[in-house]
Amino acid sequence: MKEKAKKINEIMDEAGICDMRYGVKGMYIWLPYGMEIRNRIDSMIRGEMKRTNHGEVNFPLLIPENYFKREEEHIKGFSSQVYWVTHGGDKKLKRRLLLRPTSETAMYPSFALWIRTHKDLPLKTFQIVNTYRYETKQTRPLIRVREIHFFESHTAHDTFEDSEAQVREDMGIMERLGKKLCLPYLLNKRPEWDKFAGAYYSLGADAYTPEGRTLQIGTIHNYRDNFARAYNIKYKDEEGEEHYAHQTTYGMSDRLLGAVILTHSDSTGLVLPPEIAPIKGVVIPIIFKGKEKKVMDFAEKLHEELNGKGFVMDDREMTPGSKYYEWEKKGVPIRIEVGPRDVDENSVVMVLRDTKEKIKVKVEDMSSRIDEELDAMSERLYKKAEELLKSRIVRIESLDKRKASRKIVRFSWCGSEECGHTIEDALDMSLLGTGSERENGRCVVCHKECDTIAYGAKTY
RNA sequence: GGGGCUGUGGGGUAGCUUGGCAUCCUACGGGCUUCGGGAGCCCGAGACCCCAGUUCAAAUCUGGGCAGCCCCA
Repeated sequence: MKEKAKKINEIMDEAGICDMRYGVKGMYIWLPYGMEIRNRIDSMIRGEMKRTNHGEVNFPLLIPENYFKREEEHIKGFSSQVYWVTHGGDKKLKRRLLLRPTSETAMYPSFALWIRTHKDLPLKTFQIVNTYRYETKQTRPLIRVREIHFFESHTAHDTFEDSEAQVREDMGIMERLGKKLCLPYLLNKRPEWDKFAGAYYSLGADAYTPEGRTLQIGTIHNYRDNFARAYNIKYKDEEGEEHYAHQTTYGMSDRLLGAVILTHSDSTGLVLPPEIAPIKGVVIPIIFKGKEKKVMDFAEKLHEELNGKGFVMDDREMTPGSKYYEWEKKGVPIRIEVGPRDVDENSVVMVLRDTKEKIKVKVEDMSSRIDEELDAMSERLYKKAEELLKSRIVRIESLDKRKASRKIVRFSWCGSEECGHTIEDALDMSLLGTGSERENGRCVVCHKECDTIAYGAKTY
């Protein structure tokens, strides 16, 4: 019988990522190991932001009601999930404050002050902060939470063209991050009814998890001048004429890690892409009575050599086997075993987390071999996930629910909202949106000729 | 929005119908023997979500609160 797949909660618990026992729905405690992983992901993102000339900012958590209520669509989309601060001590506040569900409405009044002329553009900012949404649906750690560890970049541009260039840059960043996290995804233009509240259009990056659902791991929005009009963000061009700015945003959250866990974990537990593994490897001495010193000295020497590579030594008094399980649950990519036999042969046994392959390596080759194997593992994880994703995409010509089960369906769609909802209802799925490719065909519902390809799947 | 279920050592559970010393596994502390895939033996510590009610007696019954889970729209 196949080993039962572990639930994400169990994996996170055993790996030491989060403690789920905090008494508020949708809010979780981050433990040291989990924080290290999260910080690594944040650093990767910061690196990308720096590379692309975004400036890091930090806006207050509280937003006054009047800031929030300026863009009509945006309010409609978010007001039902806003946490309100209504009191200061015992006193009721004259002006209510809300916890940011996202930061457009906190930031854009300032954008209006900062942006005066075309020379102030493009303005490229980002922040990594916690945001709050009163989620009424079922919450799950990392996937659907009420306290969201959120990356959001906000940019402003002089022309729509330039904002489109920004969207392309964001797409490039998403791609690089996907590679490092070993997460392939589909990029879909969300249907009208599912775009971000206030956006002109929204792109969603959807990863696919082995359970047969997609998980949105990133969103890129072009707002055109929708928010600029509401927040009066204007600049003077070279002729001294005033125009509204064009804006974009790009958002990601701990769902990145959620997708990593769902995608790569196995029956033993977590498997971390080397890039975000806080510990790249562990040295485990295998002690036999009478040979303790011999093995320990050898192991110490190896550890010294590997310390700079992010390796730790586990010299606790436990049997080797139980150590193996423990580190495997934490997703550590490489294990180096050293026993008396290895000492005699001046070699080590290297074990890879994802394949569990055991490789005998001469000590002098160890260091370079580790670098190679970490790279190879990263590539393997990505490939494996990519193959799974591709294998689950099925082209459908009719609304056959059986064919769609646990799959990502691909089909021609005329783009009408009516046909879209018909598809969603018939297949019991969400329409993820339309891909960038063009293909002649007929809408699966109304059979009108069209060249747009849409994707649908069950989502988290 | 509507309906249902559950709260027992750190984690997972038995017990609840029919009220009477709270079960087992795991993790934890100490000791000895061990160590190439979850070691063994001995000793030890640790729990009935909260508040009220019924009762000689409440994990068990009743009411309320808090928290968590599931299903449907």
